[in-house]
Amino acid sequence: MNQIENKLKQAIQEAVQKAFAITIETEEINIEIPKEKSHGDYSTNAAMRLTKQLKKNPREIASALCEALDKETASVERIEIAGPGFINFFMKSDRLASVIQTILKEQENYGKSDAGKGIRINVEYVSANPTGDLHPGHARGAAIGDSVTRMLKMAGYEVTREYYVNDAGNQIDKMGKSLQARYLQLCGVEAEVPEDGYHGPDLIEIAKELKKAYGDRYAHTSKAESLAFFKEEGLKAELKKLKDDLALFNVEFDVWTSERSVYQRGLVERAVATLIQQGMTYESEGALWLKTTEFGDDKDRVLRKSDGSYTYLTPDIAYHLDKLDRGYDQLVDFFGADHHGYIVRLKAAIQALGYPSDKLDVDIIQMARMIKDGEEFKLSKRSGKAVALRDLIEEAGADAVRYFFASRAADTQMDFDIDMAKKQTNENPVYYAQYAHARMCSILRQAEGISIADQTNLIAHPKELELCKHLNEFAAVVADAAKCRQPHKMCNYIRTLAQDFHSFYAECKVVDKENPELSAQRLALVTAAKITMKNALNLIGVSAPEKM
RNA sequence: GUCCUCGUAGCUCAGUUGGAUAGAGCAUGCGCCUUCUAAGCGCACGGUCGAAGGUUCGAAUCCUUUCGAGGACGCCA
Repeated sequence: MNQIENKLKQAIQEAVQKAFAITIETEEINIEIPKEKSHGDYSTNAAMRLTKQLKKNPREIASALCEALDKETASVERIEIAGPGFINFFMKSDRLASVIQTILKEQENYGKSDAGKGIRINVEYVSANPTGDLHPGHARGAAIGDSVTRMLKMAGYEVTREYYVNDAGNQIDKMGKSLQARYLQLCGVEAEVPEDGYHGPDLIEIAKELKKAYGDRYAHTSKAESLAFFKEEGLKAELKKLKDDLALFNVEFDVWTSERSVYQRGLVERAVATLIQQGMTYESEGALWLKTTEFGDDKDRVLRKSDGSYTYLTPDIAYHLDKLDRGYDQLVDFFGADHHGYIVRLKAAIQALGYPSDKLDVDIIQMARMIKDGEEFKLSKRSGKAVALRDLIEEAGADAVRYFFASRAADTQMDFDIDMAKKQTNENPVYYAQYAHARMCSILRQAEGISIADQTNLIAHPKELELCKHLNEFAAVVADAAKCRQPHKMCNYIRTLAQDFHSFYAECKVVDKENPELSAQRLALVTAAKITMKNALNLIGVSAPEKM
């Protein structure tokens, strides 16, 4: 992955063996890049971690390790012991710069690793009901979920991106009735959207389209008769809108699974039969219950209501069983915070089916508060007042919105300042990174005709080496961010990469006729940085403009 | 009432899973464009990590208590 750090770890491992005749795993060795530059290019706390095992003080251990360490194969120029027992490594500069040629060779593949090799993973995200516009909470889930799948792929996982369409429950009835009311209103017929229906403006638009296509044909049939029509048309229109909006947001899925199809394929009956067979259910008060309390839930849950229909949970269990049957090693769901109480239930069901609970990981996407004019902008289903994803994209741009959501950890409650997101200024950090990329491209345009060096022996300026070190980290950051499912780590990487580049730019002149050799080598560095920046931005679904 | 997720600089957030003097961005102040994009660079200011105990060489991080914010607790989805 990161050759330099791997070599260091190996060297430390060997040194431990040589000095103390004990074996430690390379995974146990922690290498980090110190914040303080005087603490070296890399450092390790390995000596401190060995104190308990060896019963010696950390500095003593550290000096023994330094003695035993093979500096040559690890490309270490100099070693220092500092603080309570840190070992600080100062690397040979040509070793740091060697990453440039690697990047130039790998191009858009730079950053790939085999961290997730052979692991089949299914990631479900957004899965918003097809009954209305996507709101900022969905946008956050979409940005994070999509970025995570991109990173997982880069880290070598075999990934399926999946959307579960809830097209079978009561909410579709409500949506159909609401749409019907909007349609009738347009036809001049007295009608009202049900109190518990959907009051958003999107249904008015859909009703207008239907009026255009069908005239007032459905105003004269009985309500009950035409309801099916409105349900189907509404569903079709909402689903199309959903897909269009997500496409605008640069978010795609491999598989769309509808709740109806789960019923139609007999998966619900099969899942229920399996649960009954496993002895995980009982009948009471005319309903069928699942013993979720056996797996930590605070009460048992109804699978089949006394009227014979199923609760929301049951097809969802069947759906998850179907995913497991498809042979994934790992299932991941991203849920909105308002569904977090549901996790225990679902995981209990997984166990009731005979699978280990950790087959399914559920990550919570916290709600985002919308701030407008310095005040919270309340969303209301009743009034249909909401900020739609589409509006956000229109006002701020998909790049800015995606970056904003991806740059904060999913589990924190956050504020989304609409006015700030609209501003195309440096208050929005996505421009900082994109500007760095545009600058790199500009330099390369300036240098047209000058060939890019395949040597890096002149790369020795501190700013150059900082940049190289950062480029070196990329694949490891991708793998880590993918594993933790935390795209904000990628955003941090992007920001610091931009920072290192801007800082380099300010001090190092790249295109310089007086100094053609250095120029050619710096061009190689800039090209490598450009490739890495583009790859990194792509992982969070943000474009890398060549001009700004 | 029970449970979940949080609480870090004026604001928005990081903090590599227990490590060096807790970091960024924005905002504020001061420098820097005859030089490859100033959407930039450099410097400064800014903190009782909500509070109190505990665990140990060492705590923003782990444990207990407590205060505050948001959410979940349906034969709704």
